[in-house]
This record gives sequence, C-alpha cells and structure tokens, in this order.
Amino acid sequence: MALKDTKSEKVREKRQRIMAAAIKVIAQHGYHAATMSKIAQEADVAVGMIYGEKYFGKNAKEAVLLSIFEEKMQDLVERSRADMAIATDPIEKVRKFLKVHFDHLQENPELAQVFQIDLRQSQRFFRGYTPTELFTYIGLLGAALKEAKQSGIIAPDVNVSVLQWAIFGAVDELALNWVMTKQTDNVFPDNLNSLPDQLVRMFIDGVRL
Amino acid sequence: MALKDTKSEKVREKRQRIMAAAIKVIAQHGYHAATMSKIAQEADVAVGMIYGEKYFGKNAKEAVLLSIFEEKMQDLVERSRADMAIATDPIEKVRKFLKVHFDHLQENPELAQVFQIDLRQSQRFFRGYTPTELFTYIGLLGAALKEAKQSGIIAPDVNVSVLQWAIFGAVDELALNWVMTKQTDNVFPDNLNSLPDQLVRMFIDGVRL
DNA sequence: CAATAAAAAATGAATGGTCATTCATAATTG
DNA sequence: CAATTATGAATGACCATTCATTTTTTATTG
Repeated sequence: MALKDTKSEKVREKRQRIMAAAIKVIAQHGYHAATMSKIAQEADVAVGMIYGEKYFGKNAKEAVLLSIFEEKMQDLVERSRADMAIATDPIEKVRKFLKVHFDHLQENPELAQVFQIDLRQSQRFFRGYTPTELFTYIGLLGAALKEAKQSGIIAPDVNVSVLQWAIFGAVDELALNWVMTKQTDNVFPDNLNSLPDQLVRMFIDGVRL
Repeated sequence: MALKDTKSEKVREKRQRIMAAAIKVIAQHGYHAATMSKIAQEADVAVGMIYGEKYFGKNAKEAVLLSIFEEKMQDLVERSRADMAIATDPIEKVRKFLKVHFDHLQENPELAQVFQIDLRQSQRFFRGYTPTELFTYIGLLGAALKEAKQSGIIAPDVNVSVLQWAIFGAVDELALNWVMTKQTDNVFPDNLNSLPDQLVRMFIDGVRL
C-alpha cells in the first residue's frame, strides 16, 4: 500500500541517516568514544528513536555497526560482481576484484577507517556472528580462482580455499596499513592504485626471477 | 644485591602469573567479559595488587593485554631469528619464518585466540600505540626478502615493503580462520603444517602453470 | 636470637563514573 | 481524537579502579 510504502521510505531514509552519522562519528572518535547521543545528534534524530523496533531495537549500538558492515558489503559485492563480469579471463577477474576493493577504500576513507579498525572492536563481530556478506564477497574471489584452475591457468594442485583467504588477508592488511598511516609517510606514496597489479604479480606469477 | 634481586624475582613471577591467567580467562570469555576479578582469582592474587606500581599500575586491564602482546612477540622474534639464522638461502629463511609462526600458534591455542581476536578489541592497540615488537617481527621477514632481492632470487622491481605486508596479512588471515573454525570443519583439515610451503609457493613461485 | 617496631606489600569490599538504554510525555499522523 | 511515532532527561547496570585495613617483610636493638 501507499501508506506502508511511504512509511517504509521514511524509515529507510532515517536508518540511512543514522548509519551515515555513525560512520562519521565512529571514524572520528573511535567506536567506544562514539556515544549514541553523538550519533543521534549528527543524524538529527532523538537517541531513543534509534532503539525503536522500526530502527535498530535492542543492542542498537552494535546493531548499527553490524548493519553498516552488512549494507556496505552488499554494495561492494554488487559492484565487484558487475566489474568482474566484464572480464572473461579469470585472472583479469581477480585483478578487477582487487581494483574495486582498493578504489572503494579510497573513495570512502571514513568507511575504510570503520571497517579496518572499529568493526573489530565490536563484541559480536568475532564471537557469535557470521559475516555472511563477507563470505559472499570472498566467494567472488574464490570463484574466479576456481575458474582459473579449471581453465588450466593456475596449477591443479593449488588449494583455492587457502589461496582466496591468503589474497584477502594480504588485501586487508595493506588496507589497514593504508588507513593507519594516511597521515604519516609509508609504503604507499600516493594511493593504492598500483596494488592490484602488484598483488596479481605476487600471487599469480610469483616474484621469483 | 641479593635482596633487590629476590624482590624482583617475586614480582616478575607474579607478573607472569597474572599474564598467564589473563591469557586463559580472556581466551575463554573474551576481553570484555574477562573481568579483572576473574583474572586475579585465576592468578591467585588480589585484584588490587594488579594495580600496584610494581605491577600494571593505571589502566591495568589494557596494560596487561599489551604486555602479553609485547612479551610474547619478543619470544617469537627470538625464536624466528634463531631458526632463520640456520638457513642460508633467503627463501628458506622465509619458509622458516612461516613455519615458526604457525608452529607457535598451534603450540599456544589460547594465546592464538587472544592475539587474533581479543587484542584487536583493545582501545589502544589501534589508536595511539605503536606495536614496536610487531614491526621488529615483520622486519625479519622483510630482511630475508630484501636479501633474496639483492641475491637476484626475486625480481628487482618487486616492492619488498608491500610484499612483506602482503605475506604477513595472508599469514594473519589464515591464522584468524584457524582460530575461528577450530571447532567446525574448514579449510584446515588437521593442522597448519602445510601452510608454509603453500604460501612460499604462492608468493615466491606463483600459482600460474 | 628474640622481640619489637617500622616499612612494604597484599587484600578485596566499597566506590564512582560512564554511557547504553528506557519510558513517560509530547508531537505528529490519519 | 486515537494511534502511531518521536523525544531526551532520567535511570541503572556494570565493573575497573581505589584505598583503608591487614599481613608480611625487613630493620633495629638489647
């Protein structure tokens, strides 16, 4: 109905505002210092509303953080899927995956901070929570690698599961380094743009002369 | 003097007891649920003592966690140095580094849990704390890679800084997977013993046929 | 070597500060 | 004018931390 839909629209829009505000406040102050009041203020809603059944209910603080994760991972999955689909060569798909990942970080520095640092301070994230969207995301990488294996591009004795997690780990650690040293000098002169090629080179071709 | 040394001995021994108790309690209940009282009880000391100047002083809870990290990383650095020194071939040094790392995890499952999961829930770990020992540790890997580059074993255009962090990231992610799925079935049928060879293969030789 | 006193170390019940969360009240919607 | 939704001051639970008291160690003395 028009009624329910209109309401849902409003609710959706406010949920978005709350999440956007949370990203901003958490990125700035860190998860623990980011009080629900600050988030509410930034989102221009009352604190209590965030706890409403229509919004984040019980354990709202954690729920907001995990909702950000799920929502943004869904976006990333969609974008990666679309970009990977353009390539036909499996290795190019892997390269695209990496490119989308690092582009996404650079385009959303506050989100990057939240993902690399603050998400891990959540109680639930590691204990009793299954990051379904993350598994879907890494599955995209795994599918491309599997395809490469089946096409005979990569060796048949390579364990694709291990490889997909190894690549993701490398990506995630480089992302963390980037977030933590954006102010200081470091491994990344200007940006992350060269990393996809470097990683494909390392993992697929190897660094041996 | 014998006097001061005896005292220091006692203090050192109790600090150790506290840290060991903390590892046990934190691994079991998680960082937040691990109360100082539980840790004190497990260590068989009074809570207040942990806050004494001789022990962990102000912010003792965080101090205990970071002390565990520093102490154990020092052990790991020593062990890696020793084992890597045996090898002459730089690539074998890398393999040894990986072997020591995964062996260490398997030998200390509770510590592994604390390192992979709980350490990251600490406020300070990511904000305003420099993990010197971690940098030293990763520097060992970097040194071996640099040596490999200078000996012409790996290509001269490879960025060793990126490579060392990529390898560490892969290692750390696989460690996390192992810790999180020890109860369930997963990528690691029995143990982590095959990972050093798999990773050397991936990073150094590449997986391409 | 006791005996005693002073200093140091250990103890754990009580405290206090911090927000996440609640809910009585107000505003808005239909 | 119900019913629904929003508000934000007040609440209360939690647990790291403190510190008055007790116990142990060390120093002093006859």
